[in-house]
Parts: sequence; C-alpha cells; structure tokens
Amino acid sequence: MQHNHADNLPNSDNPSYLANLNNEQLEAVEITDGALLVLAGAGTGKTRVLTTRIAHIINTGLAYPNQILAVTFTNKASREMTERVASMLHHDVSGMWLGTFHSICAKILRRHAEAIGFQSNFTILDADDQVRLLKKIMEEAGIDTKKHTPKILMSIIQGYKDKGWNPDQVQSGFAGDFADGKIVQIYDAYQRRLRNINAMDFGDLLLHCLTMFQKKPDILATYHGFFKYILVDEYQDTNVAQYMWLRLLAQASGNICCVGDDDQSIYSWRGAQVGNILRFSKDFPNAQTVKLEQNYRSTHHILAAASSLIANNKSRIGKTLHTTSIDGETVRVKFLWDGDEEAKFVANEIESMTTSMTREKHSMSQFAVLVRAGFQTRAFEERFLTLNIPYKVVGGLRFYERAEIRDAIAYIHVLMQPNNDLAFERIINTPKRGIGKSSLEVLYRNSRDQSIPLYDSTAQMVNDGALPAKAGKVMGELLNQFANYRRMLNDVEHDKVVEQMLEETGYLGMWRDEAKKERSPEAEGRLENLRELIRALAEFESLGDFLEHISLVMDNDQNKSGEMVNIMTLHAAKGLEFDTVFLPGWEEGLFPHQRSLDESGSGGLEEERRLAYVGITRARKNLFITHAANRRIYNQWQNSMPSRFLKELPAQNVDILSSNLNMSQPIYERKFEPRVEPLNRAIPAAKGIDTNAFQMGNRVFHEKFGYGYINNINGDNLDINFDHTGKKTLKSSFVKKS
DNA sequence: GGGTCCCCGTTTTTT
DNA sequence: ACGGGGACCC
Repeated sequence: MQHNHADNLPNSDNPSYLANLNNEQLEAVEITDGALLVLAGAGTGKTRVLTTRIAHIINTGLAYPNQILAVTFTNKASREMTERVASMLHHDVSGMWLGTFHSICAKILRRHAEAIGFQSNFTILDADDQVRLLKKIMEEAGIDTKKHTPKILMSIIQGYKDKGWNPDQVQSGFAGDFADGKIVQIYDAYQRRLRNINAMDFGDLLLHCLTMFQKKPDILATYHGFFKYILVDEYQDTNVAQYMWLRLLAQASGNICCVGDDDQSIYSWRGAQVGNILRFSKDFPNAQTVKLEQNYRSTHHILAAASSLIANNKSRIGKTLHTTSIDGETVRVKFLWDGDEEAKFVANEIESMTTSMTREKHSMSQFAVLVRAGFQTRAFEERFLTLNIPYKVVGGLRFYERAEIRDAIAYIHVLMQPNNDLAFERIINTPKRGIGKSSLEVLYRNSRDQSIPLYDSTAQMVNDGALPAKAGKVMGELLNQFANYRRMLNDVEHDKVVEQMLEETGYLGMWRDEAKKERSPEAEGRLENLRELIRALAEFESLGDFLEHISLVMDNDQNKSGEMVNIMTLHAAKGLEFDTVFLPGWEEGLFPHQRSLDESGSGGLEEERRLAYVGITRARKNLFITHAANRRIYNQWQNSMPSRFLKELPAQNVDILSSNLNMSQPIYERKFEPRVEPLNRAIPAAKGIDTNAFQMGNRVFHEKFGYGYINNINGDNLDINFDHTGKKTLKSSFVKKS
C-alpha cells in the first residue's frame, strides 16, 4: 500500500526488512515482549508494521510460526497478511495461526466440540438461517412475529453474544421488555435448538470458544502453551467477547500487540467497543503505546481537512498525522441542486480528468465515489452508464448470499449432513415438488414429536406410507436419490456428484425453465453462478472442506477487475485508498445520518464523524466533497441543509467551487443557505400538502417521528399520535400518507 | 398448493 | 417506488 517503500524484501537472514521503517514503525516492530498498543493513523503503514513484526518474531527465533496467533476481522485482511508475511520470509509460515476471529474460533472449537456438547462437524449458520430458525422458535413460544420481528430479536441476541453473555448471563436491564419480556427465554430456546441440530451461528463461534476457555482451564492452558505471541489487527473493532477472548489467551505470555485506530472505529452498531482501545493500557499491565503518525498516503490539504474534522470528537485518544507531501490540490467542496446534478458533476470531473491531454494520466480504477447509504449509488450508476464510464459497485450481494448459491449449498448440506434440518427444509420443495404447507406441517410434527431430524422423520413416514400418495412417492424418490449420491461420493469426484445431483433433482432445470420465460433476465446469471460454484468445488479436497470454507470464507470477489470507477459505501471503503475520492451527500440527515443521531445521540454523531474521517483519508491526491439542496428519499423530495461536517473543514485547505457561500468569512461562520434558483425543474416536493388528502385515522409517516395515526385535523395542522414518539401537532406538509 | 393483494420498511455489514 | 413476506382466497 505504501509507495515510499520497496515492497519486496531480499532475504530472511538479513533483517533488511527493518531498513525501510521509520522510527515509530521500528519501535512497534521491535518491542516484541509485553503488551503493546500501536495507534496507527490512516495511511501510516499499519499492515506493514504487523507483517514485519511477525516476520521479525520468526526471524529472530523468538517463536516458530505455529506459536504465533494473528487475528483479523476480514478474510481479505488475513489473506493479505499471509501473503505479505510469506513474501518476507523464507520460512514456511503455513503453521501460523493467522485468520479471522471466527475462523480461528471455529478451528479451535472443532477440536474440542465434544467438550462443550457439540459434534466436531457442527454446521455454521448464515444470517438467513439464523433468522428463519429464530422465527420458528418465536412462533413456538407464541410470540407475535409481526409485532416483534425476528430480525430485531436476532440483533438483540447477537448483541448479547457480542458482549459474551450466554442466556443465563444476560444482565438485568439489558433484557428489558423485548418480546413481551421473553427475550432471554427466546435466546435460551434458540441456543438449545442450535445445540440440538449441532449448529452454531457466527456469534456462537466466539461465545462458545470464550465460554469454553472460561470453563475448561485445561483446554485454555493448551492454547497458552501454543501461543507465545498474539497480534490483533483493527483492534478498535473488537467487541467485548473478542476482547475477553484475547485477554484470556494473552494471560500466560503477556505478549499481545494490538494495532488499531480509535478514529476509524465505525462499527459500534455491530458490537465494536471503542472502549477496548481507549482503556488498553489499564487492562494490560505495563502496556506500552506507540503512535504511528507519519502518513504516507495523502497530501497535506487532505490530511489537514481530516485532522480538523476529527478534532471535533471528544472521545478519542488523539494523534496528529504528518506528511511530507506539501504540494497538491486543495479539498474541493461543491454545492449542487440535487442528487442527479451531483452525479453529473462527479461524472464530468472524472471525464475531464481522464481525457485531459495536458495533465497526468488518471486511471479509472483510481477514482472512488464513497457514499453514506446504498440508495445513493443509483444516481451515479445511471450517470456513468449514460456517459459510458466503466464502474463497479463494490460490496453488493455476496456470492454466497445469492438465493441460487444458498440453495445449492443446502443440497450439499443435505448430502453431507442429512440431519441438517434447515438445509433439508430449504430444498424439500425447491424446485416445486408438490410438497405444500400442509404436508410440511405433518412432516414437522412427526419430526418434533419423536425428536428426530426432519430427514429421518420424512424417511420414516415414506416407509410407513403415512404421507399422501403423491407426496410419499415424490419424497421417496428424492431420499433415494440422496442415498444414491452419498454412495457415489466413494468413487466419483465430488464436483461431478454435485452436478448430477443438481441436475437430476431438477434444480438446474428449474432455472433453465425460468430462463426461457421472458420476465426473468437474471435466471441466466443464476445458472452461470451455479456453474461457477461447481467449478469452485473441484478446487477442494472434499465437500466437507468446501462447506467449512463456504461458511466462513466465501468472498464476493468475482473481482470485476480492470479499469473501473469504484462506487461503494464509506464502510466498505475502510482500508482502501484512491488517488481521487468523491464524497457526495454531505447533508444533515444523510451524513450525519439522522438515524444515527436519533439512536445514539452524541456518540452516534461522533461515529458519523469518524466515518467522514475514514472517507477523507481514503484520498491520496484529490478530494471532492459535494452536497445537494434537494434529495429524493423514499420517493419524497426533501430539501436539505449542508452537513455540519462541512463547517468543520479548515478554510485554508478548502476551495468552495461555485456555490452561494460567502468566502470572506471563516468557514465555520459561513451560512449555508440553499437559496437556489429553481432552474427549469419543477419541485415535486409539493406532494402531500393537500390537506384534503388527510383524514382522521389516516396512517402517516414523518421523517423524524416515524409512523403514527391522525387524531385530529385543524386546517393545515394535524394532531398525530406517533407509534414511538408520542403526540405531536404538525403541518401537514411534513408528513406523508403511508 | 399456488396465485394475488396488502402491508411494511427502506444506514452502515463481517463472519 | 418498490420488493419481500404473509394473509387470504380459489
């Protein structure tokens, strides 16, 4: 990532890999013993430090690769780290415990599954399975799944797991009256059910591993023996469970090095605790701290903008980034009429930079548009399509989240683990086999009554002739087929077996039929994905290997690589860098996002600000920030105020391009007035102003207060009883019928 | 068992 | 606006 340094290092006997490090980096590498916190600002070479540190530990003989535990959050990060360490050393580093928190926990848990009441071939549920299972449990417990959606309850349960709480450990005050006060009971039932079907969700991988370490000191001791050095990437993203897990493991050797940046903590909504990094030195005795503040990425204008903005945050450790790059363009802020104009501006800017003869050559892949929310990408996509600017939207649906891939994987699950109820349920009537709701009910009841897996129960009912003739025949056939494929696995290559299975059970045929219809242009793509899946299968030793991989690792990286502009969310951009970055949508309500402010107050605002900081620091040379006067959200036009973050940028590093701002004032005093001539465009905002359209009892929606019913109408004023925010009186133009 | 209509929700997302 | 999911009906 860093250009100033050579990336290929000569050989392992000569620690020349240390030569290119600056003093702070060197310190971070050489303080090998004890607890060390490396506060690594954006673009300060943190991955370099981590990998060099590992190389150094191995190279100086402090530890063998298999005595090092290095944890990351994403598979991408762990892959990168593996590659970089390997290229630095001649040693074989394959024995190193390098991986994501989840993959390492899974590895450990498979070795000791029996000790905690699982079998070692437990399945790992994905988000979809989790919710489906939870929903079933809620229904069994008589919870109204409309009033309390499974998705919400799931996130609450995940929250408990993130904190390291088993059902009996949920602290009072955190259970509240979720799900009619039955949340803990549901959580408990959910965990029991998972255990019954020998399955874990992602949160469990950590929770169970942590619980096991706490309850089985002998097992923990084994790992104390294994891990002499522990390294943690993106430490600011750890949740409580991960923190406790790390602390337990580090107890023995005391050698733990955590690298992170409190200013880039943007995942509190999924359990990350900035607190972990803020109190590091209290938690680990004699901890040392090294700050990496030399930035190798951005120009000083960009860095100044980032620093000035983030300085507005109160809860931070505080560091100041420096750069030697003093030339360069100022940060440019542009004010536009609406989202389409914004996209037009960005597209034009890209066009002129890529076609200009006089200026340096800009490659498409060095542009990035970083948005706050997914819906913002559309305007850019449309504009880029019209102008023929190649682009990719990074981080859409992941490969394994696609319906057809999930179906195919469910088939493989049933093949390998017939008692995987969730998988069997998924494919029992896909393609349509004429097993309807009522037949399913019967199968479930039998399965539950006898406490046997759905698969076995179905087989039993088929044998006993307990099913309607047609269903019995169809199911019998399907079960026979599965038995047959299972036998085939002994002497036929597994990818061939899977292909045959998907073919003969009619699954591929289902999509082929679909492709023939006119209305489904995506069916062809699904078939292509399935072919890709089968191709991928061949690369694995066995289907078992494949399933482990798929549940933990499968990437969306059908890396449409090549010369394309990148469009992605700010969250997805963390860790990346581009020559030119566009940050659109800097408006109050969108960025900072209203919901973040509503739900988390000043903490939410600070996290939004960190997100802005992450966005700014992605840019190497050019940074454009835009905001629009009008934006359509849920098909409703709203006019918006410029983001407060704009006022936090330092005037001397910013150029305001053609807007109605008064440049003579200091930037923080400038008034942002979206006083714009209405061009030739009608403002469709007038919708919903017609009071006659509202009637007593109407259900309405308000951007801030949510949903509610109209109690009373007084001319243009509506008395509304909002579901969550109580009674308010509002002008009718502020609400819309829902 | 399958088609149709209505209601809800619509920030960020890894594993 | 729009898609997904559930209720309802045939």
